[in-house]
Amino acid sequence: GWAGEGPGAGGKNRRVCHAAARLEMGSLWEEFNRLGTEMIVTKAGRRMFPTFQVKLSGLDPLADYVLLMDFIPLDDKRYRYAFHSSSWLAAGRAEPAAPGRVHFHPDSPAKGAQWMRQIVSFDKLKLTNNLLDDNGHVRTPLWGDGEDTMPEGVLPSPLSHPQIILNSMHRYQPRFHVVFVDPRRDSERFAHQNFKSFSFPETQFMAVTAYQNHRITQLKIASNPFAKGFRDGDPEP
Amino acid sequence: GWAGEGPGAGGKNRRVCHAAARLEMGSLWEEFNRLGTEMIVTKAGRRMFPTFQVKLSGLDPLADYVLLMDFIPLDDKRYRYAFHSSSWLAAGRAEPAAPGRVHFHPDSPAKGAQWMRQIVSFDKLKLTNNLLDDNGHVRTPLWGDGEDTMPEGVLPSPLSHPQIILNSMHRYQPRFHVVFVDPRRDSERFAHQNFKSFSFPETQFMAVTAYQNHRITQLKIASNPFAKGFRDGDPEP
DNA sequence: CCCTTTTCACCTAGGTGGTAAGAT
DNA sequence: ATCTTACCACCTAGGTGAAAAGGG
Repeated sequence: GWAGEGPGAGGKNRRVCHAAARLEMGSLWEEFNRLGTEMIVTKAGRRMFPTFQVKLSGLDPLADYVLLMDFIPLDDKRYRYAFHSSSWLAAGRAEPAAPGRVHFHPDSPAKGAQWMRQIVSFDKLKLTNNLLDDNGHVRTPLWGDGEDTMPEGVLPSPLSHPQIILNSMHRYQPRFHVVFVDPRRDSERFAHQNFKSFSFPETQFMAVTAYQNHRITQLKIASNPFAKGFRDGDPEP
Repeated sequence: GWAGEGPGAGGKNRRVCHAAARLEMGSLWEEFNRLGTEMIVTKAGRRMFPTFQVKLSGLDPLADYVLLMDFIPLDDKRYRYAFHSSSWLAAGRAEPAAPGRVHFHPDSPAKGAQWMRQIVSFDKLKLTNNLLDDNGHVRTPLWGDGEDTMPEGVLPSPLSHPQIILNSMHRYQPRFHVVFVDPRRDSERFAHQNFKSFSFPETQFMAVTAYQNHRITQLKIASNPFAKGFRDGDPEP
């Protein structure tokens, strides 16, 4: 699918206002989404599968950009899985939100030309339920959802890539952000104009510590190469 | 050992003039150097062992730096190994030098604080004797199982961190360079002031396609974890 | 003869879900 | 009951030198 873009482009810097992002592996994401995607969270951190990957266009080839992701609660509910009906049921209000974090793409910062040359893959991003994470922590400011503020410390590019902390049995929407690295001295004052955000609804998921829906398990085994050991026959190579 | 510094520091930018680099694993390097270090070069590219690693100090924590390496012929000779005397003999003049290349550290550019925080390791650097370094045919990574190919260009551009081309049976001196990323518009005109170079004599080596000195082979097997399969007993951990 | 290339068994390193035990 | 953790076999991915084969 094509970019579900963030808040209105009004007043955006020209270096980001034409930026576009196409989600890769869209048909796989949709196959999972139809069943209700689940993502494992562990203490040590677990990769997402499918991996969040985008193809970028509309960047200034010569300008510097930082790419990052964060994860937004889709509602304030806690869920449980009803095995008898094979469906998710709301089960009370959400637990206190985990400390918001962002994950910078490890290649950040880089030129627009470099980002657009190839598919950008967030395959090193890991999800955890461990609140005590010694990695550098960068607070997620609630920019984008109505608010037009930039996270502090984005421009200095902390170059830390902490794990993302989520609550199990809660639903999340991954978000992807393109941030123009403004060389102006006073760039903080233009920060709200220098980024553009993308949300792909087909990438939303339920965080779990163990898979609940057996059809999700089977689709993971069938499509994730690292789970090949659990495949039975081979219907199609 | 401490930094063998490059040409005189006269006229260097203050962002690099105090930079210092300490070679890590110095005793291992010296142990190899006493025997006459050999490094394998292959068509596909081979890592160095020991890995070139340095601890940096004296950088401006808030300034941006690029770190890179290159390899300088130590003389204009070609060598051959005399097994009867277990020694290297000069055997004519050097072959035409391979196209000079540099290897940028993959984390470049980054702040001085980031570089100084931990040991900088060039463990992704690879040596090759292949003049047609078409690193372009990149194997598909995950979910490239069988025919299910990933769109090309998912991996980092091979052009940004090319393999180092060397002539087998020739001697080389690795060099390490710290380059201050000058934000000034006219920065090209100050380029000669904005870097500082380091050469550690104990890291010089002979490029080979197969080990010649059997004691070098044994020391590689004893000290490189990836060669553990060739170890016999275990005298000392 | 000297050197290079290819293939291979054997490693390191780390990503999977299954399973059983543990926690609440 | 429901959810979490620890450990495991089984994978992917790729870094070793040995040995045999190839090339001048």
